[in-house]
Amino acid sequence: MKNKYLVIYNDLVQMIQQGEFVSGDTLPSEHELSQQFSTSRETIRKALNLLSQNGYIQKVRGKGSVVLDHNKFEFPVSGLTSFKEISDQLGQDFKTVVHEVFTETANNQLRSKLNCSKDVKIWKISRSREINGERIILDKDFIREDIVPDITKSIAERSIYDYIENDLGLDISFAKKEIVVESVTEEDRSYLDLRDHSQVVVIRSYVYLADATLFQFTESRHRPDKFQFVDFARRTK
Amino acid sequence: MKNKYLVIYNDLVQMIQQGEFVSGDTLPSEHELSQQFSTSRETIRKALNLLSQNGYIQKVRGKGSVVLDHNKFEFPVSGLTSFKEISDQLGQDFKTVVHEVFTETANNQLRSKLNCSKDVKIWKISRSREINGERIILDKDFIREDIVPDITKSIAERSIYDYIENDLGLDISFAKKEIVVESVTEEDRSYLDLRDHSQVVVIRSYVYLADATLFQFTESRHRPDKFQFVDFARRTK
DNA sequence: TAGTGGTCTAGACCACTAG
DNA sequence: TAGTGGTCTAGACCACTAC
Repeated sequence: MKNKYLVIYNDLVQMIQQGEFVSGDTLPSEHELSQQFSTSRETIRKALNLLSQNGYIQKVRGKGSVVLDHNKFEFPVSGLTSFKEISDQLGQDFKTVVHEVFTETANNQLRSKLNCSKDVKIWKISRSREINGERIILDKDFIREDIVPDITKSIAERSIYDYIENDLGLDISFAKKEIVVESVTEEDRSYLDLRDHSQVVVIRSYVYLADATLFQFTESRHRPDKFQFVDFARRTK
Repeated sequence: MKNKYLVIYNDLVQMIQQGEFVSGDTLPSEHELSQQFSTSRETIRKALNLLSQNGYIQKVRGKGSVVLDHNKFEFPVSGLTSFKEISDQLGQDFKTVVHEVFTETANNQLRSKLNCSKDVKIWKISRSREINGERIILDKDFIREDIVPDITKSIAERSIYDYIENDLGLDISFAKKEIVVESVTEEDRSYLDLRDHSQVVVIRSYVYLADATLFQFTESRHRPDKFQFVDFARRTK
C-alpha cells in the first residue's frame, strides 16, 4: 500500500465513508487534489478512476467528480470472495464440512475446462457450507495438482485460498464466472438442507493466477433463498 | 471512435478474434506496440488496460500481456444490456408485450429508491418479453417523469433505452444491480409462462445518467431456466 | 543482464459545463 | 469565459521475469 495513487484512493474512500462528502457533492477538482496531495494530475486521475470503478463517484466532464450513494446495497458478496472472507465479514455462525478430497486423472470435459493435458491430475474437493446450522452452499472445486500439489482435509476445512496465497505464495488474480439456476441433483439433496427447494443457483468460476495460468474450476451451488449477487456495470459502447 | 487508444483497442480485439493471437500467446511489448502504432507508451497502456478489463488479456509484470481464452463463455448477457440489444444479437423470435404505461406520484419506498422529492411523478411501465412464443421475462420499470417526460406504449414496445438515448439525447452511463431468487407473485403468474416454476430470478437495477443523476429503477423478473449471467471479476485486495 | 510491465511527472491541447 | 475532466506526450525510475 505504498503506491501513491492507492494511498490517495484509500484516503478519499475513508473521507466518503466518514461522511465528509455525501451523495451529490462534487470532490475537489483534479487540479486542486494534485496540489493537496502534492502529486501530478495523472496520479490523482488514477485514484479517481479507482473510486469510479468501485462505485464511489461518477466523473462528469466539465463538472467534476460527483459522489454517489454508495450504501444502496449493504451486503456486497460480489466479485471473487472466498467463503472464509464472507464469514469473517458477517460474524455469524459458519462452518465448513469437507466431504471429499482426492486426486484423479481428468476426463475430457474437465481437461477442456482447465486447458490441461492428459497426464495432469486434478484435485476434486467437495464441501458444504453451514450458516447458522443450515447447509446452504455446496462447493465443488477442481484444482490442477501440478500447481497445487498438496491439499489436506484440514486445509479444505479452513480456506484453500488462504493456503494457496499465504503458504504456497501463489497470487490469485481473477475469475470468469457464470450464474445459472439448475434443478437439484442427488448430490445437492444429500449435502444441502434444501427444505422444499427444487432448484439451486449455480456459480461456475474459472480462476486464474497472476501469471495467467488457469488453475481451478469451481462449481458453487447455493440454496436460492440465501443467494445474493451484487454487480456494478459500466456501459461500454 | 476517434480516440487513439480506442482505435488501438479495437484493432487488437479484432486481431485476437481473428486468431492472429491465440490463448497463451503474449502480445508485442508495450514499447514495441507504441512504435507500431506511432504513439506514446501511456496510450498503448490505456488500450491494453481496456483489453485486460474486458477479459481479452492478462498483463504479467516482467513477462508481457498474455492472451486469454476469450471463448470460454459464448453468450455474454452481462453488463447493462437492454432487451432489444440482446434480441438484436441473437436473431431469434422476440416480442415485447406492454401491459401498463402510466405516471403516478411515488410512494415513500420508491422515492427513497430513486432519491427524489414528493412532487416528482414516476412512470410505471410493465412489459413481458417473449422468446420463441414464450413469455419468459417480466420487466417493471420506474422512471422519473421530470427526466423522461413522455413515454408512449409504442415507445415501450420498441426500446425505451433507444428513445432515451437517441431521441432525448440523454446518456445512460451505468447501473448498480442486485440478483436474487424470489417466489413467484400473482403478477408473475399472469404475465409469464412459468410452466412449473415456483421461483423467478429477480434483477433489480439502479440506472444512472452520464451526469450522475439516478433516473430509473428496474425490476427484471426472469424464468429461472432461461436465466444466465456472466461476470468477470478482478481480485482487489 | 536485458526486457518486461508498473508508477510517476510536468506539461500540452481539447471537449464540455456552468455562470 | 473560466474551470472542469479527457486525451496524449516523452521522458524517468522501479519491480519483476526469464535467461
